[in-house]
Amino acid sequence: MEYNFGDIEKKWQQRWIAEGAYKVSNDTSRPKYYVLDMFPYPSGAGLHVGHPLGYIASDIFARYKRLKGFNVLHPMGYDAFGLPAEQYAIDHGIHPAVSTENNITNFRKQLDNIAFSFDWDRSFRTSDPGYYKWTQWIFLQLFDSWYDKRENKAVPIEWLVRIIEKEGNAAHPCPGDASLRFTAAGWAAFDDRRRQEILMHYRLAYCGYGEVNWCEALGTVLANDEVINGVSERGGYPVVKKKLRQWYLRITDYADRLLQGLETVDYSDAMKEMQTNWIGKSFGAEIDFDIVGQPEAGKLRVYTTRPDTLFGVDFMVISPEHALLDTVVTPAQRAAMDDYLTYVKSRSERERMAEKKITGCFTGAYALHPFSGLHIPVWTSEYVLAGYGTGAIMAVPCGDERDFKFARHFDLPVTNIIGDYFNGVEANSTKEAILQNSGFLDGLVMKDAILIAIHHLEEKGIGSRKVNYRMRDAAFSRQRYWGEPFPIVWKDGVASALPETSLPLELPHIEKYGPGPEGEGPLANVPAWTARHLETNTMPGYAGSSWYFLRYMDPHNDETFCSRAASDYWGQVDLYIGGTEHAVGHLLYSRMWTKFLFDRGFIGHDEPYKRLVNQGMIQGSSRFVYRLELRGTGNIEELSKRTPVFVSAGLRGIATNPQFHEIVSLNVRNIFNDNSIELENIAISELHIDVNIVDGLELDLQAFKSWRPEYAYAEFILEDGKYICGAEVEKMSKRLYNTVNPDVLVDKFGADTFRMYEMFLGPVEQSKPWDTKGIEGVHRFLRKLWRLFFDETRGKVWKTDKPAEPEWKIIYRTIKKVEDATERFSFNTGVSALMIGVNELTDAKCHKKDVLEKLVIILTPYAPHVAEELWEQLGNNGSVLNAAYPAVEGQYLVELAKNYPVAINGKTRLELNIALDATQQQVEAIVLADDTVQKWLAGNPPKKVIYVKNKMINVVV
RNA sequence: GCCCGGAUGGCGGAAUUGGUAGACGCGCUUGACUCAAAAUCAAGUUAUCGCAAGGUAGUGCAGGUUCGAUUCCUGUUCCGGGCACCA
Repeated sequence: MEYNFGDIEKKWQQRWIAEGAYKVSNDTSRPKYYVLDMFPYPSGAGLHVGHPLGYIASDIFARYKRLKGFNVLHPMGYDAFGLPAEQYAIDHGIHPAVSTENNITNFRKQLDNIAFSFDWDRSFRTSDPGYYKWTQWIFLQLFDSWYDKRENKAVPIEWLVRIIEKEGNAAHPCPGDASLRFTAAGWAAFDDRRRQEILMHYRLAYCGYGEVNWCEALGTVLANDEVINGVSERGGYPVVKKKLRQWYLRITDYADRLLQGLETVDYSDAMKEMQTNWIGKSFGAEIDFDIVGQPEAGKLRVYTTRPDTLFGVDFMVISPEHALLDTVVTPAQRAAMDDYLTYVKSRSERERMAEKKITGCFTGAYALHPFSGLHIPVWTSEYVLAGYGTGAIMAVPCGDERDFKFARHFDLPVTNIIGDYFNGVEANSTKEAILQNSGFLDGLVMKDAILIAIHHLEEKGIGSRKVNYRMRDAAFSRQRYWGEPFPIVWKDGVASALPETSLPLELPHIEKYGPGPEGEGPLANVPAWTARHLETNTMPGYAGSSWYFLRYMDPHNDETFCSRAASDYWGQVDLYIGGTEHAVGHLLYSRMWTKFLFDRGFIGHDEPYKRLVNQGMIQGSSRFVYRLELRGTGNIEELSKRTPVFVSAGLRGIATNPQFHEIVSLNVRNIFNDNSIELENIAISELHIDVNIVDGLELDLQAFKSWRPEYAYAEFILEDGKYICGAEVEKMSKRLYNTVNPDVLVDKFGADTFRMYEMFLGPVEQSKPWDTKGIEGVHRFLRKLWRLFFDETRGKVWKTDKPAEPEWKIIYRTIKKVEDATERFSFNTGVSALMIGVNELTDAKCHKKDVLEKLVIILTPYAPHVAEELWEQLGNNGSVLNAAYPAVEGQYLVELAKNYPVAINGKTRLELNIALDATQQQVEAIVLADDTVQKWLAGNPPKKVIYVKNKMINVVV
């Protein structure tokens, strides 16, 4: 009886489905465990071997937890809204719903092939109206909420209305417009439209004006990455900045809590670091400067993290978009300024980032230094960003590299306030210098001067302490079709929520995907839509993925997005697995939504993921062939077009190498059967070829000839009778012909082998190139395991005899190692431990049921099919999926003695078997009595004998 | 430029708290079985000197701490990833 993985896997996959083996109930009497994968966007390319890596790891852990007695939630769904499907629709005229459906069917087939323990009854797509009904509902809750900074949580907007009706907004400054101040009487005097406008500035989901890239020729808005050097990527048409109405999420209100929350979760340091950097919290001060001779202009407010450098200010820089710019620019500078602003507008974001030119223009105005009284020139430059801080800075060229370069470029004087720390050729951002030329700060160390400077500013009423964040509010609308419609109606410029009872607001079917007349989304072209004055933007891709982990808990609920009972039971995702590419996008948004839903009392926890594991990327290992570009006598050039000649990697030398020339000439004459051929200038071109027609590095010549018609008559110059390909590690991509389809491997070796091999490749978190070569070793292991139960000639070989002590020892040692490895997420060593166990049982000729049964259970998470089959063959009723993980019986792991490594001066020289309970004296006596030790001592007494129990012995000579 | 990872045989990797470096697997070599091949089994496989016993070197590089360092510290090189005018 052979290990026939094909039949076994088919049989059990069918039976598991028939028996609903992976169905999960909200059985609150059992301890829960929630294992989640980042759900995929169903792209048209299908899965390659890199995709299932994380899924296999999470599946192993989910199955392991199940055997350990947990009620395990391990769901899967699809992040089905998104741009690629719409782009595909524009190019191919296939509706996104149709292509998405096809892609999902394909994904599902590929996933089923690998036999994941997903409960498909809980599955959904973000594009299902039954799902996005609740995405829209949560959006409405965001729209209906504001962030009360005093309570430090989101609360209903009605509460704000009640407060400001009574006391105005003095206690709750407006997050969207800090200058907005009004009393209760003021509020009462506003008309409804003005009130709604003000409330919009408070809402957590709000509508405002933002700049987008508008391409007139294409009649569409473009994303930043679709604009290259100020022109459209497609067609090279000019792109201009245009202000458009956009929806935003006020994620900045959660900035601090998103930072603090990181301390309570188990993410990698790298991940925490990325999120921390993205949030970019910085501490500093805002300082107001008067404009000399222009009291009507008001104050110029700057943000700085270094108020200690206040006396080193040599000029001010405001962003080209700054509101004050137009007011302060002097008539003499007007023309120059207009030219400069035209130039700035012509530069796209991308261009600005790509080439950092030093540009700027003097406004003609001067700011008054509040302490020194000096007049400081006010400039504008694109290096100061409108969106950060106040959009204006005080430039301290001796301490800031950018300011210094700017000063150099425009020949502005540089004041040195840091003495020897400044060398005159580059800025020094030290905080250690003792301040000079700094008025009342003279003699202070800079880092101590920061607080003193702020204190003086506050005393004078011209500045205050200020915390800033790099993170901006998240743009939440897209001028696209394939996304969730906003449940918002516009009337006289006022947005209001659709009633909950009208949800879901379904996406209408359309045939054309072009933008609306004003650059709105395609929905603006649907008369039935615009007649109702519905919002024409749709939500971005991350809307549906910001809360999907909650829906799995209660996927069929029509009354609410997820019942409180379900979310209280399942709680946080215990283990979340996915790639690092979502580090700041999805992860931050879903953390914010969770905190929001917690604030509003819809769920009981405020961090979605307890533990996050990032699987590494599987890189492609590309293969190359080397084609000769033949020139020479006769019509060799023509001949080699029909009959391309390829040279094996080891032979390809520098074309000028005489030996190489000789070998090639010889071969070419042979190939074309013409001894008169003389070659010149042999050039070589390197070509990517399909990795699937290469075995390791050896090219399958027949497969290559039939790969492409133009290679049908290819000829090869071989080394050792083989054609060896070149290899390089690159990104796995269809374009580079280095993708490997899991289906092919599953077909050839079975899903169990494939699962174990992916894990055996190395640590889950680590990126590594794919190499199919070692998969046979894992397959061999499963066959070897099979032979513990069945023999090809004798059939069944397993017996019901009672195992002997050494056999128990092997299995319990194995159980311990596999369990530890699985707990540590070290699946590669888990596979290794299973291999060692099988090797040892084979060597011990152990075929005893009591031992093998335990082996089968611990194998189940890794290779479920073969485990289930053997479980049944051993005569068990019921599925191994529901077996209990065997407990380690400690008495079998206790050893009485150990082979101690004995080192002389730290270098291991011999091994001695010594009882584990030996004392220092006993050990010394045994060690010193040994001949080898005596040899090394050479008659001298040892300086010291170090004895670490159960570890080693070291003799210092 | 800044921040974060990483570097171990021909290859993927192991070594959980400072305690036998190279587990497990691939590949390779030799042998058994076979007409032959595949499969399987057995032995070997860090380098180097040696018939062997055994010696010497060895975890990117240079130092340090320690009885003892892949592991800790300092410096440095290379590779991967993230951020990038954030005042």
